[in-house]
Amino acid sequence: MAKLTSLKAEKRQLDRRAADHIRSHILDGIFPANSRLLETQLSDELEVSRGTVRSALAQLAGEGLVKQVAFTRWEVSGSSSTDGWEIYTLRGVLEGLGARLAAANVTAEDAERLRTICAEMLRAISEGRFQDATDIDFDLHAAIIELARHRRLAEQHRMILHQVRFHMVQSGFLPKDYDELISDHKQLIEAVIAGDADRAEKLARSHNEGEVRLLTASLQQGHPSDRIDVENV
Amino acid sequence: MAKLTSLKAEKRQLDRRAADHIRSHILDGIFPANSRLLETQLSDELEVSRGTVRSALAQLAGEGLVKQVAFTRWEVSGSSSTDGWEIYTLRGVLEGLGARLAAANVTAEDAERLRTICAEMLRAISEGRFQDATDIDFDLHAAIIELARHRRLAEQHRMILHQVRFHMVQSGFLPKDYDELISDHKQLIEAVIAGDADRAEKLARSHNEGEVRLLTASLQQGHPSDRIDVENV
DNA sequence: CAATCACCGATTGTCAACAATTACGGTTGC
DNA sequence: GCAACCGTAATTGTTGACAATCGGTGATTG
Repeated sequence: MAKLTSLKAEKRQLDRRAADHIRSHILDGIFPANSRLLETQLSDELEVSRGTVRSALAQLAGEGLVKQVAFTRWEVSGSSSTDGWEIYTLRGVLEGLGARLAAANVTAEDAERLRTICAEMLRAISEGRFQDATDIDFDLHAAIIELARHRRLAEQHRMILHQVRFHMVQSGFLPKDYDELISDHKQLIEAVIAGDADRAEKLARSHNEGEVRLLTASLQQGHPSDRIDVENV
Repeated sequence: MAKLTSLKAEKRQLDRRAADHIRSHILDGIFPANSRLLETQLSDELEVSRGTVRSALAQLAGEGLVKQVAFTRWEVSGSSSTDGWEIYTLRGVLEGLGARLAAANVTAEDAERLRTICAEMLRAISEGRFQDATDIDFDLHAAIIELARHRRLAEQHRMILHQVRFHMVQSGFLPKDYDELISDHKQLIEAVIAGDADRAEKLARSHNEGEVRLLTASLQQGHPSDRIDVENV
């Protein structure tokens, strides 16, 4: 297991910061899917008490990144085709709602902002900085959700994006056609900017449909990606 | 504050049971919106340690029924028009997805089951047992979601239903037209049973639209229902 | 008299010890 | 040889004590 940096600077609550650290390790693939997490080990490495680690793990369990087996173990969530299918179908309707509401609220500055982010993404791709491009992709979707001015939706969306990222890392997913990716996003934000709620929702939902179809197919073949059982030594 | 019954029977984890008790008190209106919750008071009344209560409250915060103000206080969530609008719009898309997927999975036994629940609801209404009818209403929606076979969706839906219930209690909401309510549900489950995914989704989404419209109007009038500030003595 | 500041009680945040439960390996009996 | 049983080590669950923080109260000062 990789070394975690201690957390005693800052002023936020320790358990939140512990959760942030563990979460980023999960999202970076340092703690792989299905790997076991030991409270004592985490508390040693983060230099906080076990209770604090427990609280952090409970948060992450609520976010769907970690599973608890009572009296027995904590482990990083799985990343099977079923999980992927669940994640992308949920993402579809959440972003659909977000796009619909965003279209109803959008202002001129918002429009500018969205176009800027999209341009940044385009530049990142054209310069071959694909990791940056992916980050900006997430930022763009989060920015649209923000326009919806819907706290609960934003919270759900934040969590589902974490899960999307996790699933991408675990499954080694990479976009295959960056031109199409850009075109998708351009269409989406233009629909939002134009205030066309129906079209914005439809585009947001169809944005994930490629993955959903892929994963559905993978499920029907009985793809055995549930069997992964990495141990975390 | 009402007396809570102690929890030392059963075998589930204490924090889960504590969360269940506090949750049901919130949903029953015993802890009203925006009322303060004291860790020591809860731990005394539930006869568990403060740490356990903290864990329970953290869970409920994750479910959106409770808010935490760091280093200062826990309080029951608010129940403003904005909250209601958020809850019902989210519910709409979640149940939309659920109905769509349910329509794709439904079997003959499922159909029977749905019709049975619907009939029970009808009977409850005709016998004037309106509280039971509301419970069965929730059961029916949960049953449809179950058919979607989507763990994450089911979890989100469970939480949003709690929030719906909470909002109904706090706002004193009562269905105004039971005939329409029954008709809505009949149409919905028949669409699901017929496997008509598009129609099922559409009906599930429109099922909440009445409330959404009401709450949107209430918002635009600047209805001051955010101002509620009950104290919990 | 109003504004500011230092104190104090109340409440939440963190910790380390103790209890309960589980999983595993060895032993025993058949 | 195999299955059931039991003891033990490892791990999670729970608790009470201690630390940090906040909000209000009253004294102080301009």
